Amino acid sequence: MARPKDANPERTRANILDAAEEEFADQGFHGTRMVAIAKRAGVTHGLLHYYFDSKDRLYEEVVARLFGRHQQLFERLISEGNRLTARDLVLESFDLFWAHPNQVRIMLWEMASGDDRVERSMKTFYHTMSGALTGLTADAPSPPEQGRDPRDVYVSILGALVVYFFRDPTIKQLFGANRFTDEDRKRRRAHIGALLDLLL
Amino acid sequence: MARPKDANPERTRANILDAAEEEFADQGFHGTRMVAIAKRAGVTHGLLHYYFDSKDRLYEEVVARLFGRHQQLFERLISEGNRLTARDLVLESFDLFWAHPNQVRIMLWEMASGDDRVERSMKTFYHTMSGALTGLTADAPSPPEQGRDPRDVYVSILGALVVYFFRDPTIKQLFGANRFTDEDRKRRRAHIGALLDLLL
DNA sequence: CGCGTTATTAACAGTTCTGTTATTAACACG
DNA sequence: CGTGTTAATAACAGAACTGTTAATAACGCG
Repeated sequence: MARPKDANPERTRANILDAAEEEFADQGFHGTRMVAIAKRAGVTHGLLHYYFDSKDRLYEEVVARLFGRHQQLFERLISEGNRLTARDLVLESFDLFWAHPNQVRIMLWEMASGDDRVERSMKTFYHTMSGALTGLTADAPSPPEQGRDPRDVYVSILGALVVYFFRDPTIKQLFGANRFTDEDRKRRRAHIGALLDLLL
Repeated sequence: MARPKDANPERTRANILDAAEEEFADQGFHGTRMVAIAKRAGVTHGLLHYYFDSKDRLYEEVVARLFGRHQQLFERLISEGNRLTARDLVLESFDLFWAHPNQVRIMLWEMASGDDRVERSMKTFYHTMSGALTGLTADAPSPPEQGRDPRDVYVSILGALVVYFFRDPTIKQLFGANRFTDEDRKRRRAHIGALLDLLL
């Protein structure tokens, strides 16, 4: 077998990216094996190097695709004219995370490691996030009351946003087999909304 | 060089465990190299296999030591007679995390991966956590108001507990170079306390 | 139709890691 | 003193993983 009849490079490329995204989200950068990606994409691992040079570059492209989506969202929200509130930013980000949980899961790996392998790809994302952060800070009363430092508020909200996507045994146990139904989405979203009411 | 004059196996063993803990917390299981641990501990990597059989077993011992501390804390809290409230559990856990941030960081890697490499070691920990969880659930009003499902409350509090230890660029940026001074501890602890007041 | 190009494979090369073994210096104890 | 044990090293063996290359089947096009 060499070039098959129904060759479709666009499709193959996308298949590889999808497979890679899944594996990286599951196992982290060092935990994923190129052959595992190839197997999942239904190709041999040589092809991964044909399309994407190295493991590092493949990872970068996966991350760029995920964070690109997030950046587009931010741009859309801003271009809609009305001032971007911290509340909008948080809830819209939640929706995007829900639609693309692999992004959160890859973020979790990055946050655990703290190295800047992908800081370039994430830079724009972090930039927007920080921008909105300023808004968040501005919304808070000053001087901060006991236990209401806006930076702490930010950290806790970030936690509320991402921890639900953790693969944690206690969380699994609490919510049962599948915690990603549409009903779950509504409930969790409402909870984050309530938390924002309490904290902002 | 072979056996040095001041040979002290207990000490060497502890040094290796310390070095391993640090490396695993930093790089995750797949990211750490045995030679890196050896170098940090000031020995050759052959010795790691002399004391601990394999990388997996070394990891297990690191995890066991960390979670053993947490279990001891829980036992102490329970044996003190008074009913273990969710509030105590959370704040005491926070103090322990602060004292041993590597535990949180290793937990973060495990939560990201979701595989059960160490589920055995963590089982007792998770068991106690779930026990207290019941208490937390009992404290909540029923039927739950909008956005106050006790399971969601648990997830958000877990987030507030652990996310501060993330190596996240936005968090770094907010708090500056070192966010682990004693003053920081007090402030963050007060914030978590305030959050508990709001949510429980 | 012939020829260059593209998508793909299979096999291989090189590197990097884990784990093993032979060797050795100090110690313990008869 | 001498012999067995222990703590440590250095060098090596083997496995696992990434990346490369030669071959090749289909396609596009003059």
